[in-house]
Amino acid sequence: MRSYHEYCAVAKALDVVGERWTLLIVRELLTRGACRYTDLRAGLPGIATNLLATRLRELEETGVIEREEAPPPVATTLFRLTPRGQALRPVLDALAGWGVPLMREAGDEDAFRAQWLAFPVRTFLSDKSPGEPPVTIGVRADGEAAVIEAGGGTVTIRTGEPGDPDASLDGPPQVVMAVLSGRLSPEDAGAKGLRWAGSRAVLDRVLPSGQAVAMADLAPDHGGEDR
Amino acid sequence: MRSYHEYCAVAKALDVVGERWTLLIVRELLTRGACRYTDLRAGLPGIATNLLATRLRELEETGVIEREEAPPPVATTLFRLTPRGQALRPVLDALAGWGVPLMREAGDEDAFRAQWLAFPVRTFLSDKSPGEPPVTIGVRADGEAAVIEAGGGTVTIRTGEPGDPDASLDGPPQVVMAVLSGRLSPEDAGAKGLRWAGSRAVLDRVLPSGQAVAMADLAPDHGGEDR
DNA sequence: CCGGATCCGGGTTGATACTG
DNA sequence: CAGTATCAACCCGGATCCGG
Repeated sequence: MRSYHEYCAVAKALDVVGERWTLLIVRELLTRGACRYTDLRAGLPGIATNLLATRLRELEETGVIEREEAPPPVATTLFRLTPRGQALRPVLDALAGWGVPLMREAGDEDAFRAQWLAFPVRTFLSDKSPGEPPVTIGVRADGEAAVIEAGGGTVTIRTGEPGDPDASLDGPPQVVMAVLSGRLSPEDAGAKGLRWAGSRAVLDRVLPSGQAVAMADLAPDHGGEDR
Repeated sequence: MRSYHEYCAVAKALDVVGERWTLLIVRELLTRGACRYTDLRAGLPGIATNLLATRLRELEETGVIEREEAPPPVATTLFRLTPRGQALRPVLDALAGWGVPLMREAGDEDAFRAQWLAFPVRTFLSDKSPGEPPVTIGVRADGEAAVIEAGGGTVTIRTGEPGDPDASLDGPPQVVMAVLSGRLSPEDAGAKGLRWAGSRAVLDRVLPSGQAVAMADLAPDHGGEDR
């Protein structure tokens, strides 16, 4: 493991989690919980398998993750974050917040996984009607499915198919992102490929206000053609 | 510039600032303000000069920094963060917070620069007597000098020699860090090489309480021999 | 001195194949 | 399923050189 050899808190942190792929492995374990080797590979398209093995070994040595050998019925290895690893959440949150403005451009060959919506959802969505009964919103993009659950003042997201959602969104990842971040209303997004169904009130309950989208002026410069 | 090709906020952020040295360049510009090429090299011991040039060009292209050609009297190039680059501060803060527990071990050949104290100071120090007149504390470690200024409820740090400080700390970087983070009292640090002078009350005004040092249980495991 | 550019050796990464 | 083995390509670090 290469080190910067600097007595600096930032450099010391980057010595441990600054190498390529490392923070994305942490992202997967934060958003999906304990994972098998194969699950991690699926969530990290493009990673070489030997590199994943090397990173997992390093992360184990530095106390960020631990591996658990599941007993015979399942007979598989699970990787999970230690408390020290979970303490990286603020780092991922900050990076995701800074990265959101970069998601306006698509990148033709960008892969997409439903669990990657977790950070934007944490940042942008809130339950504005904590008193009312909980609701679920199905989200679908690029064949990936997730369920947003709002109730009691909190909003969570998990991957998978919704049972019987109160509302649903379906469209290209960038358009779904634009709606979840409040940059586009569901109506305006219709022209860009979004299909939505169910209760509009349920969407209003969790989506950002639409107006107060901060950070816009800190975004990299754009023509603003899709406003 | 290599990309992960993932439509994920974290991955997009790391596409821009995830390469080696990049976030440390941002650290230098955040803690020292606009810098010359040579200043940056001094604050990034070990960086290859071609790599610094490459990173600066990439950061300029991505809108994180901008270069300013100073007019003839100085006739030099200054690199400074754009607002978009300054928006990386929460990322650096989070990384520094996570990295502080790693600073208990020294690393024999670790370089040290006074400006690297800035993040721990922001995290740990506070002005507990906002009403009283401002005070200054001189800090010296490894030949590097900095001045902590507390007053009006805020604590700042800058590099350089103090004029006539109300208190001063001098010792090995790890011991100074232990005192600034509240892990050691100035008295206990004496046995480890700290020399301090001036008003103890001034130190108490800004140093952490000594007891409530959080994060200790999230630190990588240690014998705890220096408690 | 300042702000790089160029060259080279070695280490890291990425793609593929293979294995218990 | 959970990796290891191999190898080419690329990136990084160190040294040197060079135009203002």
